[in-house]
Amino acid sequence: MNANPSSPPTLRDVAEAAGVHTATASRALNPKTRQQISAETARRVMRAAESLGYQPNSVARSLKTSRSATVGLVIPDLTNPLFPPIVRGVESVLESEGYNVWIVNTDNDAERERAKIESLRSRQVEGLIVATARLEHPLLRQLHEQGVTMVLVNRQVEDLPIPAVTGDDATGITLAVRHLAELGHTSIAHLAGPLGTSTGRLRARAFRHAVRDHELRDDPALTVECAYWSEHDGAAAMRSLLDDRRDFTAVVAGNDLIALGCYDVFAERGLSCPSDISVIGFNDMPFLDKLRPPLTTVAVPHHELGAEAARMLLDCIGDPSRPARSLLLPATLVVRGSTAPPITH
Amino acid sequence: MNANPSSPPTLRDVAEAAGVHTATASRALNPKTRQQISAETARRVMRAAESLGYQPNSVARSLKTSRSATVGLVIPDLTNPLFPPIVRGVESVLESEGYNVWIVNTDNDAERERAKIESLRSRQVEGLIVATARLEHPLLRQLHEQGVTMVLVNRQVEDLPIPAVTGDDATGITLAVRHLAELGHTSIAHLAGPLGTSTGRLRARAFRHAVRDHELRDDPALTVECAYWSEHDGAAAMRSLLDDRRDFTAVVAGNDLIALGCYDVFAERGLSCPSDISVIGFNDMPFLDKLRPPLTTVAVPHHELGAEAARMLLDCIGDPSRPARSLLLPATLVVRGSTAPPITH
DNA sequence: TTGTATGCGTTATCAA
DNA sequence: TTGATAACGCATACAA
Repeated sequence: MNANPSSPPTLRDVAEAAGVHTATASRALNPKTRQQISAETARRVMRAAESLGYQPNSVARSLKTSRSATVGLVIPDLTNPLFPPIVRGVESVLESEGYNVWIVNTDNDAERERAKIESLRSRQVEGLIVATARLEHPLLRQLHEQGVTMVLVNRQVEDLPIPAVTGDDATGITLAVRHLAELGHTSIAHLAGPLGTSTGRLRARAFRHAVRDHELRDDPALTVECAYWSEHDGAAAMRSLLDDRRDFTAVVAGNDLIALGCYDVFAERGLSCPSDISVIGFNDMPFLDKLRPPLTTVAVPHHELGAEAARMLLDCIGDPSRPARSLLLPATLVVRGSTAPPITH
Repeated sequence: MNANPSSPPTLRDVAEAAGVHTATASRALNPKTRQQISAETARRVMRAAESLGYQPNSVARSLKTSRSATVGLVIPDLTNPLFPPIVRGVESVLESEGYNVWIVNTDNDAERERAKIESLRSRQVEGLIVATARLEHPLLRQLHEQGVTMVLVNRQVEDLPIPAVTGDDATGITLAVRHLAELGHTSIAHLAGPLGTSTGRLRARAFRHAVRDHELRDDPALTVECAYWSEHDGAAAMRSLLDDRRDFTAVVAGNDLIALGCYDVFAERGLSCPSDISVIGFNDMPFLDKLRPPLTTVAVPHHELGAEAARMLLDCIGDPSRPARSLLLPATLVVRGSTAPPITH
């Protein structure tokens, strides 16, 4: 039956088995063109395909149609617990629309990022969801100018009309500061994420505003920038803050990992949280409720972030001339055990 | 210059710009065939490619060569912290060899898995790394019979000569039980993972052996199976064990998530760990050192697992007739605060 | 060393 | 409704 039983059957094998031309077989197998075919022929072709175990070759199809039913998802590092829920959110929407998702890690390295995106494009991905935006991001500008369909998730860039889906960081930070203020803290530090990222900058700015709104101590030295969003850099920032002998009774960390770095330093120096210092994280990554103490944090709906970014990308693919819109998803404060009123001496 | 400036340049555009035939351009651009070309021509072609910003179309290349420089990575769920390090390990090896990695999540659903793998195969992936093996796994058997190149990671199947890279679970469990025995525990429970998985079965069996080797209480009712490797099912198993009023002073959990489930139940019932009950997890997922109490666990080198699986897959791609070998990577016990001598009444 | 011709598997255009 | 033909972009056997 099959001309070459060792390799998978092609459309041609199906057509031969059904006694029709490949073009007819193609039309019979594609739901969108099946109507052009007599029901009887369609049935015969489908039966033949079935019995041969025919699977369309997506590579050939992509080449012909220059579509791939694939989108690229560009993230810094999958081992950061922030990203897996975003990935699953993206997939949950795209899969139901028949799209596949191709994930690449860039480690926030510009050259790797360029190479990975190039590789995605050479595979004809129909759009990009990007979670790696730095504020200054020439590659994104270039892609945008080339008309690449893309959506940012969890990040924004300035001065570039690219649609973005992010958590409402400003409100999240405001909730955190308000919570501390209500507990009675007046001198609050901020361990900021990298200020070269939209997120780091945004949160730092929101922190500053919130501090002023609540008429708390407004000291620039109480904000320390972390080089990366990591436990290690969070610890380093905390140490420098303590070594500076600035007195403060609470810390708003740029994210949960930075907050975990604070925990490390507390252990090193025999400080107690929350009695000596209160800490608030950001993101509500998994298992924070099981820490010692359980970490108060700002929850961002990451799965939803991914899902909405995917929906937005589908809209853009459907209508490329669609103007860029940004979507802000609400953040909420999750109060746990790492925050308490300050001890008054 | 470019016939159609709105679409990316093709090899043909490069050839025209360099004043050569496409075949020549193809040879000049491919390092493996460049030697057949005069240095001068090669230079001219490469310059033309450069100036046009030419990127080879991988889809066309795949169709022609039926190679894709891509392998598929099949995992249950990226949000399980076990898998991201494996993914990165796989990538670290494959990328340096010029391969790309396609990740798919199956949620351990047989139908999704079938569909995803089908989609990978239709994209001409050159091999599969599979982390989802159940003991009874007809799909794997079928793929194997079809000659699909694949390697299992973190899982094994019985009776099927498929290469596998796994942690040394048996030794890991033995270390855990020995540690508890040395602390003085004589009645130890096991919250097993799903016994339909190779991992769940293997660990449960190793537990049984270790208990006997140390002449501890050997009571089948002290082993409870969890339906999934989850916190939720770990908690359920722990509750049923407590409700049974079996007396035991320590628990070896099938993995860390199951151990976390125990923590939840301890909180519910006012039990204290480790003074009332000691707990050991498995995997050493991130941040366990920050739990209350820090979780004693068995560390498995997940990044290495991924890296070795990738190396093995490359070997298999290079030599398809290569006999299946299995690799066992050493597990180590990480003692933290969740284990202590039993309280004697 | 270079050019010619062909085909990978599919879909789209045109004609019958 | 179906068939013939061409083309997507590239790589390779063969010829020159």
